[in-house]
Amino acid sequence: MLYPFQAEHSGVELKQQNQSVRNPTLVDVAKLAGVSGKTVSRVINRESRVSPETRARVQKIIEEVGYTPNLSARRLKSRRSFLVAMLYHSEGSSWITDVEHSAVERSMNDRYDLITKPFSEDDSNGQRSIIDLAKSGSVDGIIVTPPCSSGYIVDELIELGIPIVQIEPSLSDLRVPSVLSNSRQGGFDMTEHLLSLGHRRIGCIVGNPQQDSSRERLEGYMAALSQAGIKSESELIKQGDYSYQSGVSCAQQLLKLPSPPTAIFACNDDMAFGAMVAAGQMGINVPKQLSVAGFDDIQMASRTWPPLTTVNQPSSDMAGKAVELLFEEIEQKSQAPITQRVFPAKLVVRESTAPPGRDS
Amino acid sequence: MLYPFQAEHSGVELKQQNQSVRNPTLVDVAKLAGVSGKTVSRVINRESRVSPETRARVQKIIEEVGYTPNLSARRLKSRRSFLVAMLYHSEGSSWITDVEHSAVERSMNDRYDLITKPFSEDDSNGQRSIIDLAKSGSVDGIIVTPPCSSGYIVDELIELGIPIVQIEPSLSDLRVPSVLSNSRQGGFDMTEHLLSLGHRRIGCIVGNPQQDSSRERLEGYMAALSQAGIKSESELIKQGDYSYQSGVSCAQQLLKLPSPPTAIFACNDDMAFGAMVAAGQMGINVPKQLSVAGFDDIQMASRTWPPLTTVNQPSSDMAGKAVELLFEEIEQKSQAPITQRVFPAKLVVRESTAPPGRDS
DNA sequence: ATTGACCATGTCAACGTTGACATTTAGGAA
DNA sequence: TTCCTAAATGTCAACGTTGACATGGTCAAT
Repeated sequence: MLYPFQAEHSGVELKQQNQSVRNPTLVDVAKLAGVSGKTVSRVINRESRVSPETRARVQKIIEEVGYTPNLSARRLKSRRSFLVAMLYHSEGSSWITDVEHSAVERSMNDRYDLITKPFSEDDSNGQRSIIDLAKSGSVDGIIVTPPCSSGYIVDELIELGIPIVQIEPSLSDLRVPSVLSNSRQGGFDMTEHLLSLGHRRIGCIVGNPQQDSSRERLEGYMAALSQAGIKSESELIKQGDYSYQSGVSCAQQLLKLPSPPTAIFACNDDMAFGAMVAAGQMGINVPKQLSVAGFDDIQMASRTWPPLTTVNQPSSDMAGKAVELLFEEIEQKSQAPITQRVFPAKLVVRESTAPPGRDS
Repeated sequence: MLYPFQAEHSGVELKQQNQSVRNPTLVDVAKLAGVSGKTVSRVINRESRVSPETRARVQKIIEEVGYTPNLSARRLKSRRSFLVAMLYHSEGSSWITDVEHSAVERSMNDRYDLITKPFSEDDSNGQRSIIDLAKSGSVDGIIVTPPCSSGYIVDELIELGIPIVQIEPSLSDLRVPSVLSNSRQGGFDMTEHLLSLGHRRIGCIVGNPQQDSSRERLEGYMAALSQAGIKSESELIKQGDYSYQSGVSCAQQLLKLPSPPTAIFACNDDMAFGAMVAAGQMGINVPKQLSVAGFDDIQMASRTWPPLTTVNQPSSDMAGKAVELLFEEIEQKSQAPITQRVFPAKLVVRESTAPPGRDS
């Protein structure tokens, strides 16, 4: 059967088949079904006001000809792109990658696609392209991951009125909905765990100071120490930036101290891995001579030896919630109250921590 | 200054500012510049036939009003989405994640965005959505990563005439352009490295049998053994599937042999990490009692202790080339010859391999 | 019989851009 | 001068869909 929208070919043209046969459009379907285009539109959008018979007939034609709505046209007309963007920092933590994968899957369920946009403080070109993305209507909403939250980019995006959700922003940042985990609690629990193993000199490698999560984790550490009646020593606290490299160098500094710590709590897993490598390079055995703990529970945390004791941030749940919040904003552009959803951070004890060894 | 396209507000309306002020359109810019819309279009598309003065004047207005072209409209009219998709398998190797990040950055340079699409053999729903993606004109091209290459999805996409590039497909697969690395050489070099350390019983954990790369790596292993005059033993070759878990269980099997291997060559890094964990759980020290080697050189390979000896596949170069090939296909839909670009696989010796210990 | 409510469906224009083609203008060759 | 060419710019419709609004028909209540 030859449908009206199919061009006839001579044999010669066959090799160009893909170009000469247009994909069927809504109008083609309408003609075949003997209804108006609008009715087909109603069917594919599952609107209510269509009689069951008409709906069935149209559906049948749609399947027969393999019709797929042209998204560009839909986007243009309805001013919706069915696309959301996720801002990430190329230096950001590996945990974000886990979040990203979950977010992609979650978005797909709602017929959205997700594009990832690298972000960097000093790439004004890239920042410009993010703003353009929002302005040109290419995306319906944006998920901002740390450390992009800081800085003026979020302000500009808010200004534009595009729906935004932040992951792990400042606790006090109530400009847009956000999801975060209880960093303070996590830091506290981890430190308590190390104390309970018998450690008394516990090093702490702090993350990027611009991120609240980092401060919170440190505060949890301090609180646990003081609760145990131990004075925190500033030489045991090193300033990293959440990167693997900073983990290596901070750990080296700690381990070279005259009286080195018997345990190191790194404020994220990337830095914890850095600490493990630093220890390894110095011939220090983890966990026999040094306990190392992280924060995030990235996938690799359980896939090395020794597996890493860390604090789990439920990346999948958090990503899911973030996407959900974003969709809420997109649907009803109304002034729903700004929600901030806090997830529990759960201590996960693996084999990278142990009671302090004798020889340290 | 109040431009014609800006609605005037009373104070009351101010809170709705974002909705009532339309973004300026090409026509708005044209009016302000005193030229036709088409000329503005020419300017933003950097077409040649515009006088420098006109160009400058239009550019100025564009910046003044902060005009951004509406991509949906452009897409609709020009039948280009400026979007490419990358198919990945949720069970796929971590290396793909590295590739993905590079591909995103590379695409951005060409004003394209990249969306990632999870793919699974048994999710016919997801497969359908990929086909729809291609048919609805939502993406201009698709990058297929292993193990999605196998199976009928690629055939269907080819049928649709959408530009495709495959990463690490079958060597013999010349349906579409592809990039791959020299797996056979890599497997050979790695095995030779292990032999040169003095190992004679070398276990091999093979990857997903459906992927040629896996077979090639195994062949390299066999070739190196036979060149060294060593007979390969089937009990030393275990069938994994490129997943971490399979690495753990295959390694366990190898290490429980009456006469276990002194070195294990896993056909990718994920499985190598599995082998390291399996060894760790059995109290076997890597590399003193057991050497472990991988393939891929994922980011984490150099970030654990001991860092993993592996074979580097240049993810960034390969991703870049894949994107480049895809763009070539998109630009000139013509019948350029199908290219298959092979990258060298380079041995990277780290600390997870060492001469065989005495007690094994 | 009249009214109105409600349902199923249709009409038409518009979303913002670009492709095909047309027009204007300047400059040089005949 | 006249004609021709090429550069610079303009006109207009179309891309495929959906929103606003219109129409005709059925049915129950008046």
